[in-house]
Amino acid sequence: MEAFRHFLESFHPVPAEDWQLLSAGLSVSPVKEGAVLLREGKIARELYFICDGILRLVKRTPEGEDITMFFLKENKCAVVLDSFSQEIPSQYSLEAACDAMVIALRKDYLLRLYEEIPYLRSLVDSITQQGLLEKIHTRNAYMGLDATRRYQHFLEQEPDIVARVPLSDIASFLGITQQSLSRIRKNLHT
Amino acid sequence: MEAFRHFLESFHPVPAEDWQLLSAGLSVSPVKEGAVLLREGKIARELYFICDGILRLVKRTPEGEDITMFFLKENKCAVVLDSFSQEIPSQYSLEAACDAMVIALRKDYLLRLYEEIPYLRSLVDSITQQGLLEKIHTRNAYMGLDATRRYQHFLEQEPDIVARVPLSDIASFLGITQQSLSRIRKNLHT
DNA sequence: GATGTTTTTTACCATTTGGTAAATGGGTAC
DNA sequence: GTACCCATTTACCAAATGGTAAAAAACATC
Repeated sequence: MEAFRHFLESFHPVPAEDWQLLSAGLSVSPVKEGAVLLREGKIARELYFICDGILRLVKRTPEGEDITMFFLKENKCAVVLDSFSQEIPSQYSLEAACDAMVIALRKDYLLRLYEEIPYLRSLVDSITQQGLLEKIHTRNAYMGLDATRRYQHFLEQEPDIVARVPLSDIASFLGITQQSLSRIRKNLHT
Repeated sequence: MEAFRHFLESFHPVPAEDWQLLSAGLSVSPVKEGAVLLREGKIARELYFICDGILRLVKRTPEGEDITMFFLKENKCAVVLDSFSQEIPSQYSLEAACDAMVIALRKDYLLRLYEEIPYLRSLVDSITQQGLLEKIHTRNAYMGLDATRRYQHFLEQEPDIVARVPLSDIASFLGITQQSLSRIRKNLHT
């Protein structure tokens, strides 16, 4: 819970009384690897803060294959923004890529808080905008690279993710099969 | 100019007096294909509204190759958000993918307008947030597809762009060489 | 209309990647 | 420990893609 407060305060100071109000609406829960926080097609009614672990944003292809769109790590917020704000069905699932601990904040509670805490709306907007910018930069960084360089870049940027989540998740994030990723790893070790 | 006003009003009504204030700071200019509105490494000091034509957000690789990150069409705003808001060097260039007509709004003028028009800040935030969401959706839609399907999807989504910008720009957007794109087109016509 | 420039297509072959399937390895439950 | 399950690696071959270069087409200029 303290980590979440620090995260919020990196955007805007949160006095004790506001924090009391806010924290009363939070629920902390452990999630097992593979557990689904939001299922594709459902409407996102909660915003998450990741205390520990890694989540992944997943899209299922028509062929029934799961593609990892993004990884989300501890000390970041995770929310399927368009579903959450416009209340439309989510095009993605939000799953735990490894065992994790998350804080959930329900949208209805957040809306009530907006009435009481005037700066909260723009604080949340800043969080989501930063999240979107990070996603775009992440994706852009891989454009124009071949599979080997994409993996090398991922290794540099997210060495801990490589160690903590299944390789198949990483392969789908990099846009290759897990066999190709395995082969790339073998060649790099040479 | 009217198109820009309509665009703004799709987010929030803009009374005549506010529009007068705002439009006094706008400059409309034609841009030739290939012209650079913002060069990689510079700080974005203007926000653009595209009246006509197509811009592209470009990143130069270490090998000196230009990669198209996104296309931006008429009736959309174009701004390199992190450079514009944080005043840091842009990682991308903004160029005209074909002859175009754009409206420029300088940041210093916008900041002054924020003082006079209270809802303008959140209006601009909404515009940029929508822009980011569109970029992410665009990119996500191509994940997990092979080159042929990526091109087919692009054809469906943006038939006019295919007709109006050089194929090499589209190939770099799709993550393939222009030779591969040409071959894919040939196979599809069969 | 002829010339030169740029864009697009085509062809060739080397390399990379995908698909299928089997072997290996690591972990868990009993 | 043994059996089982799942993740990862490996192997094989087919298919897709990249690199280089040249030809064809489109476009602009004079």
